[in-house]
Amino acid sequence: MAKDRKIDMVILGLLSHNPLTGYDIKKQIDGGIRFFWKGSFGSIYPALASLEESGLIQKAENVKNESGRERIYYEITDAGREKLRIWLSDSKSVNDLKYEMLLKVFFGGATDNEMSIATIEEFEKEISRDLAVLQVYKNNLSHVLDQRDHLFFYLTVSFGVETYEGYLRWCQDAKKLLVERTD
Amino acid sequence: MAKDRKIDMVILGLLSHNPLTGYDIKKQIDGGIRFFWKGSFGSIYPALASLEESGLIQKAENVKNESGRERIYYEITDAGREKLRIWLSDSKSVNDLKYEMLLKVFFGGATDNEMSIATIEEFEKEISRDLAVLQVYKNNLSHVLDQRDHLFFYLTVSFGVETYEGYLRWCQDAKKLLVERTD
DNA sequence: ATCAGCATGTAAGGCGTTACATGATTCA
DNA sequence: TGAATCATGTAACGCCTTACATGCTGAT
Repeated sequence: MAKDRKIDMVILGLLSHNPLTGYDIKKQIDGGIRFFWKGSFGSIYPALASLEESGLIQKAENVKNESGRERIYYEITDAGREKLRIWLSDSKSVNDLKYEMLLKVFFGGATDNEMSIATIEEFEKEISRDLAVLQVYKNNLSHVLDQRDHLFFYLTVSFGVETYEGYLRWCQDAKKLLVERTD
Repeated sequence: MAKDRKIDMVILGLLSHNPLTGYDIKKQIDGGIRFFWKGSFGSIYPALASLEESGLIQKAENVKNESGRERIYYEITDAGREKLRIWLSDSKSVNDLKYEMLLKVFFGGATDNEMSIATIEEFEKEISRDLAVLQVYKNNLSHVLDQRDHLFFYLTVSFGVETYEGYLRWCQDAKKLLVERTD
């Protein structure tokens, strides 16, 4: 039995709502999920193949393909739902965070403060952009919280907003400190 | 020329202060850095070998080894310092964040709300513990900010405090919402 | 007609983890 | 004496990214 790679769980989770193609899955990962998880085609397609082999998903023949394009829909099986439930019922999670930005700040002593400030400002710019997106999501979702699916999306988006706002506050403070202490 | 793996930069950054052994480096990574970066022996020792081969670091023969133990000290070379400076002067950073916790929350629709609450509480517990550590660091460092090295450590620790406090606020809100909407 | 985007997939390689192997030393 | 920790390293393996390969379709 294949170990539960996280990408498998992402796919099972997405398919637990409705059948999707590999391409759809990629789009969804690049959409609202990208703030806390990533995945490339090079991991998605092999994962689909191995999940099918394990009987956790299967090709959905009955989904009609409107476009003239080749589209291979997959749907979750009962075994797949069970697997998903088991994973969800384990409250322990492994969060793997790597901030190259903080690494650069940490080693900032090896150069001028302006370098660190530039690094922070670059981060700040990116976060501001993404925060705007998150706030639009959050606002839209806040009106439809009674639909259970939206609730969970709302929670993850709120997480993003909360932490991104914290990032921006830190950027301000950090820049101030660095400017004060530049000779 | 070896590409700049991040672990290489961590090692160069740490060695830019003073000579260290592989074991020392591991300890430092597991110390104040662990909140935003990780690294195992299995990556550190090979990285040391390849950095030495590239001439970015070298064995420090002159460092006297007080203990009876085998300790191989490495020191950074001029080429290594240059490499570090080049990396630091590029203000673009890649931050790679993977929150399994949020993945579970996102797919919470597939089980009862209690599962999601348990997942959040587990996260909350871990974050609370780590936040306490960070606050001790921050408090200690705040008294010695005039020493330049401490300033950069202080900044990364402050980042941790800011985001961890945001995490905890979110945990409260999220749990409340989930309880309200449990049938 | 051409180009962007849709859509599936493979191949090579990098990076990193876990587990293992080995042995010395300090401390109780 | 035995356990914990210091200390270095290797091996196997897993996972993922990047780049490549292929071909179709819809819009301009």
